[in-house]
Amino acid sequence: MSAPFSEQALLDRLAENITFAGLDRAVLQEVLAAASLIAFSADEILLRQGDEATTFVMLVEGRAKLLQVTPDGTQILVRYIGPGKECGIVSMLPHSVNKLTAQAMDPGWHLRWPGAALASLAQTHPAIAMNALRLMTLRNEELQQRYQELLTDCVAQRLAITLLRLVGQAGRQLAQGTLIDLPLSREDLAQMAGTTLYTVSRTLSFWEQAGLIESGRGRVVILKMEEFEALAAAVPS
Amino acid sequence: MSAPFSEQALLDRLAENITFAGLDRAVLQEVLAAASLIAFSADEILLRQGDEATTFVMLVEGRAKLLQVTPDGTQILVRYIGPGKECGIVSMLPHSVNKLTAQAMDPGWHLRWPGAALASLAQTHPAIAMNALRLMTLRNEELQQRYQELLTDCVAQRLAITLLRLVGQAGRQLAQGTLIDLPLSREDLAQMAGTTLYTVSRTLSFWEQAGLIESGRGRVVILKMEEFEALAAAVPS
DNA sequence: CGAGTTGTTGAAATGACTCAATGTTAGTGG
DNA sequence: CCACTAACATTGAGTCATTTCAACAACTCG
Repeated sequence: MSAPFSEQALLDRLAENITFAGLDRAVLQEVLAAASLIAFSADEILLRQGDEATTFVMLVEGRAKLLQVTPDGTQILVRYIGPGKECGIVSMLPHSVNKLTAQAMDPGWHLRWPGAALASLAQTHPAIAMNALRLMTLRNEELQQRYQELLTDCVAQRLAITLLRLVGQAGRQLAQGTLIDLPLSREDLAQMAGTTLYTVSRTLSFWEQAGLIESGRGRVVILKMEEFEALAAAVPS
Repeated sequence: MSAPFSEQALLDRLAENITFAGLDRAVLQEVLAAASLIAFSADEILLRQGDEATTFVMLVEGRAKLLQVTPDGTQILVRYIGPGKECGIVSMLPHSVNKLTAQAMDPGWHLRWPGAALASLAQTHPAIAMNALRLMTLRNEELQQRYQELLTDCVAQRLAITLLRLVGQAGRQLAQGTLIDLPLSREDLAQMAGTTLYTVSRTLSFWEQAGLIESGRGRVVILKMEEFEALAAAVPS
C-alpha cells in the first residue's frame, strides 16, 4: 500500500516533535529516510513492556496509551500520545528494555526507526542527542512532579490535576464548557490519578452536584474552569 | 589554596561517572580543564531548587543529599550522592531550572562546570551527550519504579525497599550484620519512603522485635538479610 | 547537668479502598 | 425497531492502613 501522506506532511510532523526540533530540512529528510511508515489498528500494541527496546516510534495519525503494568497486575496509565508525539526514546541506548507498553486507541499510522539508526544519526547531528536529552529531562520533571503529588495531595486534588492535564492535551472548547476529547472511563482516570474507579466515580459525582463539571459514560466536561482550577491547587478541605 | 588532589585522581573520578564513561584520557583532560575544583563545608547548599540551572556538579570527596521541597513545605529526600556521583545534569540544557536542592552532609570537594561548557563539550564529543541521555534514562526508570511502589506497596514494603537501596549504596558488612553507613534519622527515612517518622519508628520497632534488624539513633543494621529481602518483595501481610 | 534534638508509643481520627448490589448506557442480533 | 447483553457507572456500608496529636523517654552536646 502506498503511503497516504506526502513527504512534506511527514517532514512537518517530524519537526513538531521535540526530538527533531530545530533541524534543517536536509537533516529531517535524512531522518525520515531512516524511518518506516507503518499502519496500525485500534488496540494494537506498538511497543511492549519488557521487550528489548529496539524501536523508536512517532505517531503520524491516531492516538495511543502509554501504560505500565506492575508485578501484581495493577495498570498505571502514564500518558496519552497523539500525532507528532513519540515513545520509546530508550531505544537510542543499546541493550535497554521498554519500561512501558504503547497501545493504539484508534487505527492510524506511525513512523518507526531502529534505535541504532537513530543513535547513529545523533552521532552525526549532535542536536538530535541534545533534543533527546531535553525530552528525557522533561519527562523526568513531569514524573517527579507526579511523584510529589502522590505524596502530598489527596485523591480529589490529584484527580483534578489529572483532568486539567488532559484538558491541556485534548481539551475542546464547547458552548457549555471544556470537553476532554478522549474516551475516558472511570478506570482510566483512576489509573492516571493513582486511585480506584470507585473513588473517581464518587468524586466526579460530587463535583457534578456542585455544578463544576458534567460527566457521563467516558465523557467529562468542565463547566466552571476557574473554580475547578482552584480545586487542583487548594489544600484538602 | 592548591588542590589536594592529583590530576590523575581527578581523572579517575571523572571516569567513574556515567556522564564521562568510556571517554579517552585526552577527552577527560579536556573535560577536567573546563571544571573548577571547589571545597564545600557541611550543610552547604551546592545547588538550590528554583535557581536557574547553570552548573553541573560532581562530588570528589564528601556526600550530599538531593532533596525536593513541595509547595506546602514537605521535603522529599530523593537520593544521597557520594564521590564520583553528579547532580544538575539539567544545566546542559539552556534555560532550565533546578528541580532539586543539593545539600552537603560533610565537608568535601566538588568539581563544577558551567552547563554551557558541558554542552559545547557534548557537541564535539557526542559520546558525552549519549552518556547524559543514558543517565537521564536511568534516573527516569528509577523514578518510575518508585512511583509505582508508592501506588502499589504498603508503607512497610516501601521502607524495606528504601533500606535495601541504601544498603546498596552505603552498606558496610559488620560481624552481626549489614550496617547502613549514613546518618539516618527516622525523618530522613520517612522522607525517602514517603511516609511519616512515626510510622517509620513503629515499623522499625516491629522489625527489631522480630530480630530482623537492630536500630538506634541514626543507625540501622540489618541482621537477617535474607528474611529482610523477602519483606521487601512480599505481598502485604 | 541541662537543653535540645531525636526516638517511642498509645489512642483517636480519617481518607481511601473493598465488596457487593444496583442502575445505566451502548451495541448486537433477531 | 426492540430486546438482550456486556461493559460501564453509581452508591452504600464496612474495614483498614496510615496519619495525627500528644505525652514521654532516651540520647548527645556544650
